[in-house]
Amino acid sequence: MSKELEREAAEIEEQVYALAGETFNLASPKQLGEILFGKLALDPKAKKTKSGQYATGEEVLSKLAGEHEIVRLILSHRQLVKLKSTYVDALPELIAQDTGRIHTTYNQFVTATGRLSSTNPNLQNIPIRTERGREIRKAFVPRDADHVILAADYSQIELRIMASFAEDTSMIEAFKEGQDIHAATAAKIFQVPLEEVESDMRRKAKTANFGIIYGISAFGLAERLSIPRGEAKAIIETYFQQFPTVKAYMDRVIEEAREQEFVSTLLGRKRYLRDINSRNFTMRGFAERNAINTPIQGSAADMIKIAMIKVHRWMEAEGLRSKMILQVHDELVFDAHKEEVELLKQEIPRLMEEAMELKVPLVVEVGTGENWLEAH
DNA sequence: AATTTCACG
DNA sequence: ACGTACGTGAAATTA
Repeated sequence: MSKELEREAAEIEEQVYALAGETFNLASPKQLGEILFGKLALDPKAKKTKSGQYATGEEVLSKLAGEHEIVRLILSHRQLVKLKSTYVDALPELIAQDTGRIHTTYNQFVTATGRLSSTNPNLQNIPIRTERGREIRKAFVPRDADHVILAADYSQIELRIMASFAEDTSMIEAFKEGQDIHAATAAKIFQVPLEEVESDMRRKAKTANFGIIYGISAFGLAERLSIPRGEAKAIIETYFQQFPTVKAYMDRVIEEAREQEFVSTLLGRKRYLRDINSRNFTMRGFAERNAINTPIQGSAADMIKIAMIKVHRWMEAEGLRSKMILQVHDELVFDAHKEEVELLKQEIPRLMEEAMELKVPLVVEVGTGENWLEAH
């Protein structure tokens, strides 16, 4: 794959230089910015970063993709180089001599919310979103032919936690009925029957749901959806009108944070928010979004940790040969002995679903395969 | 060492 | 008018 990516990247690089009319270091955002916004003048209103050079990140380039062929080429070059340098070339170097396997280190004391983080290598950001990326994920395979990869992941865990915290009856009802939560949200905010929800409405509702968890702003939603700010504002207003207890919950969390200068997760982890009463709008806004997001993200982290302990204790008690090998925030991955697969597929979802009791049902999806990609 | 970009949930 | 979605880590360039 390294050779293949190298060759493709080099080909694209040549095309970029031809279109630019000169060679430069394509890996240098600074030089690239000068070409795109200086020489080619692709955007008279090009934004600069805080260090004064032109911003050339993915969001900037995607908006320009229609303007000039060179932009599309740069984006695909970036993708290939990223996959090659961060994964394809780096991971084989990290195979331990004694085990012949890659071993990550999980950090328990890094994140502000209580999640784990993973380093050297980071195995919590293995590609999956693009076709080229998925090829990399296929390289993660079981120890031998007697094993398979088993992956179990919580479905919509953060939205369920929010619905439970907010005690929102209609959202809880949607989860109880096993509905497609983004479609159900779309029906509410666009005020149409569930059967009449179109894909574009669902897409907008999905983005709105994520936005809610992150502490939404009309500006942010408008950016993500490429719609006018007024339309985004209307979506948010209708959202809170349709889910009034969600709005009340958000207000309550921020109010509590102001009084205590911290927020807490379900199991009592605290995050101090010293800027929550700041007179500086930007700093206070940041703290308010943290106040909304941290209890949700952090409680999901609490939950999967409980699940990991329960699953590990159960596996130990049963004397199983299978091993829990990875945690990726809402997912557990196992190197599963084929003779134990049926038992694991029954018990792991149950143990994960019973890690905590919320006001919504918890759902865990489980799959197996010859590699990590197939197990999803 | 800081900055920029981009991979994931 | 401001300045804007949450949490991470790694690689390459720049200072």
